[in-house]
Amino acid sequence: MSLRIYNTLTQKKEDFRPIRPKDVRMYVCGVTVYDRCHIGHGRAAIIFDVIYRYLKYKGHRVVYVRNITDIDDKIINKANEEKTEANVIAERYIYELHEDMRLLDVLPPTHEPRATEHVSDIIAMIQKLLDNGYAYHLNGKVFFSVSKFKPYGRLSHKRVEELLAGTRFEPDEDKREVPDFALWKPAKPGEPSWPSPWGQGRPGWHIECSAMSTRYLGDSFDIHGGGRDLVFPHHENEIAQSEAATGKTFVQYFVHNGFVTNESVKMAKSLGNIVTIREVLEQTDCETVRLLLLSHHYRSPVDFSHKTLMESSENMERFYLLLKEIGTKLRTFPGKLAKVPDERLSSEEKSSLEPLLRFPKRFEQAMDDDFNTALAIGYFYDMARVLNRILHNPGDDPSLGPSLLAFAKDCFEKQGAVLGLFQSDPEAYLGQRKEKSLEAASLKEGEITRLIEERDMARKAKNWNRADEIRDYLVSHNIVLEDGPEGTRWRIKEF
RNA sequence: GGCGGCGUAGCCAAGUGGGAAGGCGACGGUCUGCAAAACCGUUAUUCACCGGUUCAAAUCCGGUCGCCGCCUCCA
Repeated sequence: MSLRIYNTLTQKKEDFRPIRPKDVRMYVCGVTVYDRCHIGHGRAAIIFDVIYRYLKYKGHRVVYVRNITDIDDKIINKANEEKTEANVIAERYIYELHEDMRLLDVLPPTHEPRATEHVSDIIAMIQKLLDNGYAYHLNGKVFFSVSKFKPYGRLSHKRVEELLAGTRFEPDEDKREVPDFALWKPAKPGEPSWPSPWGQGRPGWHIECSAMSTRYLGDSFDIHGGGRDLVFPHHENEIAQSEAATGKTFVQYFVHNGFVTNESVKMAKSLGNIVTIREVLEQTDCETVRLLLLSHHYRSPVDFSHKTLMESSENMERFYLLLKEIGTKLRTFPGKLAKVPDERLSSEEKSSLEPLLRFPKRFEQAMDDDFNTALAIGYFYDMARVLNRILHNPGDDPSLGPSLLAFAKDCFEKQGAVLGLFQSDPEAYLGQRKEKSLEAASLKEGEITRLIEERDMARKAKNWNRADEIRDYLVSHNIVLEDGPEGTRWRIKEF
């Protein structure tokens, strides 16, 4: 079974064939560190994190590079505003970025290069482009000459003639043609700068990714990713720079993720409609965020709202209530659990257990089809329903139930790990939720347990009026009671 | 204006040639003192609209309408 990936270059799903069959090399454009990351950045990070995890799950060795842009106009502007140095701003937000990634359980990439650490690579590549005749130098500036690179527009499917006629490009009297873009720009006084054959200056935005991807992954590699908004001009320009410098095919597969929207409008700092990762994680937990984002196909937009977040949150809680119950059940079976006895199952049992027994296969089929995490998550729900049925209807064969539960637990652990879901200890997860929501609740835990005890007394005395009065009072404080065989449990309805 | 995407139930959402996944909600049932949770069942004769290709279309082609993105920094 082979993986298929939608390739922006061809606008089709293609079989994935890495250049070196077992090794996959992937480069993803990270963030410019001038402010806190918002949930849109989080989505991109999570999607490529899942792609990284799945490629490893499939048995590939993966070298994953995600860069940090730590020198840029926006960083310099912010430094000027705060009357400090650009590197102070960059360091601060690199720290925040790492904190965000850790909180979202995004694995660290193999390499996380920074533009400022690769200025010599950048200068070498610019020199090569000048030598090859694809770039020109004027007044301390170096530009890439778009019309020299014939395949320009291959990724974004734009025509160079139309771009030449366009007006929406950064104006610069030293450019020969409007779509030409800066490889090197001279520094203004007081700005961070590096010496170069063209004077003191700093790199243009696009060249850092060409230089760093080549440095870590070679002239040609397999996957290049980023948000849709990077298709043009950023990735188009990277192709031009890299291929003009090396003469080789730059990248096999370009993968682009869709946006997070707010009221159906792209979330962007310039539009002032962002929600930061940190703000979201104050309200909810990492796995809820991952569940919400991964319940949509990575190329489609996701509307981020309180409602969708709460829905995911409740689903996450239900999954963990199930996992907790599975854990409890399995602890009462201390012996070694046999494998699921396939041959002992009737065809009727097989078909009703199919969502469980065939889960790993289904999961892989979904993920192989262009990382269809939404479908894969649907299969988790199907499996959960079967498990709840087993737990509440043990059936005749006493050894069958536990071996099925053990099998399911493995699935939640192993396939869940690909999505970064179901990785917490159920008791700890549910406990944390309770703690978090208690902070927002208007009652203290002691008060709640005291009321539950009082209600129990009332129930034993068959004083249903008093019992219901207490329950209604708790519901009005967002606390739901569940009377079970082991007594009364409580949980927070919504937070 | 150019390029690209989307329009599937009350809401969210997967599905790109031959059975309309899944979640939320709603309704009925089992369980319960009553609930909650869980389970069972019902909830799209039809996929924005119109036309075409095909034995067969949500899916392919053409057109119309609506929404969004990129074309300037952007995940």
